Amino acid sequence: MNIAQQRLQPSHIKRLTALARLSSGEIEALAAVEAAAVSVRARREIVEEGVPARQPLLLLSGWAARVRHFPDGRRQILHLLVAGDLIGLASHPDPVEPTTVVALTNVTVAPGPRGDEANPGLAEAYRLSAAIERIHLLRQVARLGRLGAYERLADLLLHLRDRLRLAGLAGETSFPLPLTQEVLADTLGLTSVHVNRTLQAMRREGAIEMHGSMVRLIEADRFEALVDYQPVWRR
Amino acid sequence: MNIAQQRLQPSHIKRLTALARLSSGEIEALAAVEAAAVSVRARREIVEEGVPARQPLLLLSGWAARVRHFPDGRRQILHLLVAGDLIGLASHPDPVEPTTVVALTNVTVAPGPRGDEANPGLAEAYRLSAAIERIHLLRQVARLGRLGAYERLADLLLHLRDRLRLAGLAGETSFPLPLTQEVLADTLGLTSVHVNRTLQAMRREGAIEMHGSMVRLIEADRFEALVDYQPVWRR
DNA sequence: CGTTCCTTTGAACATAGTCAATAAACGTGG
DNA sequence: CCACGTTTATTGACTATGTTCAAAGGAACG
Repeated sequence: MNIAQQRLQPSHIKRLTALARLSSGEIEALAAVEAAAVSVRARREIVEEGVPARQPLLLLSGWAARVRHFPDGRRQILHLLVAGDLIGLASHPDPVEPTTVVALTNVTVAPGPRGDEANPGLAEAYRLSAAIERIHLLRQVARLGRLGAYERLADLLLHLRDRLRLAGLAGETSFPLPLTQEVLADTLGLTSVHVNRTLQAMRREGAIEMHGSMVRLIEADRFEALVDYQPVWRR
Repeated sequence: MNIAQQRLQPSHIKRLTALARLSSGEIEALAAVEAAAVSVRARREIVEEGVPARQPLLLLSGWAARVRHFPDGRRQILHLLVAGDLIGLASHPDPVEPTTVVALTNVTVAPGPRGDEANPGLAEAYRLSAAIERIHLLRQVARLGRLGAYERLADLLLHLRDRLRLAGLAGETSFPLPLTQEVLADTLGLTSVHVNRTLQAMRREGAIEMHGSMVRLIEADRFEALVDYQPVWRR
């Protein structure tokens, strides 16, 4: 497979094949999923509280977030979801899932093929995907609990770079970040005003560049040292 | 079974039988586990980074925590573990688990019986336990991201009350909390000084009482309203 | 082209952190 | 069971990081 084909490969296939060895049948099944793709507009809910969801849902394109709303209007983004990610792994026997998932940009989703005995590779990829999401949650806790604003942003950018890379969506140093500063703020437990100022500081120092919705991580190494960054997914 | 027996039932049996219907064989297997119990002293590590752990590990007594250390000495407690909890569910096919678990008090642990085809009830209980832990992580993210110090403490106390109750370790309004203020601080993303002042405020208002390592949640209802509390486990 | 959403800016404010010192509680060995 | 050494809790003064409120530009979009 040449580079052009690699680039054209859908994010979810790229990501799941990176997680586990899939049979050609399984890859075909993943490709076929796009026929059942559904579009969701930005700000609309993709999954609400009590949906048992027997099959995993694949985020084919766009950005989404698992969200918690407080009665007084405060909002916390619990977990960001990027193209290729699984939404709600249906590994729970009971619908014990009280969080909604909202589209942050326009999005396409589709039910994923079952990961059963017939698709052992997919089952493995789903398990790994769930394990990785758990690690991302743990990282998010450490980020919110013990990092300052600048560090939180740096750490988040590093993680997003690697996650997008896994789905074939990030270049060497640049990647798309079509999120408003308010979304970043709700993810990082900050206000949008403070996110704005922190981003400005990073740009002023030449640590990052932003053009449109693309970010360029210029001083990634410094960021990694700053937050003691350790990649979540290896090989 | 009378009340006295219920009280004497080990925490892990109490908790797992509350999560799923277990056969008498499965309950016996859980009881037999104590023969293989291992003690770990406070501050010692129970699980380190790369342990594949093929069997689930049961926390039989005491308190533990999943922890992240930063190079400069900062520490974040990612998740508190109480008696009856499972440590590291081994549902991950690959040892993708870069966090250590440390004993906060003296602790006893034991490998749990496998949850395979022979023990479907246990398998179910383990799955539910993992799902519940995931929800606790999500709650922890919201807590750290969007609640103030007073709210964080209130929310944590409510959650601990319910978790201990599930393991048969909490009374109507009181429960043991053998944690130092520094541990609470590392859990809540605060300093121990600030935790101290916040606890004092709660006591001054008559919202809580503390005697030794017991806490009495007097104004639980107010706390629940304050943080929009929603129980994790129902029925 | 007007409307809406998003970013940017400034000034005043609030919450939580830091540093340091003292008191109280706890665990341990004798 | 008691004395001692070590944690842990408490307090005060000062600082810092991040928030609030408000307003003005810009950019995106129908």
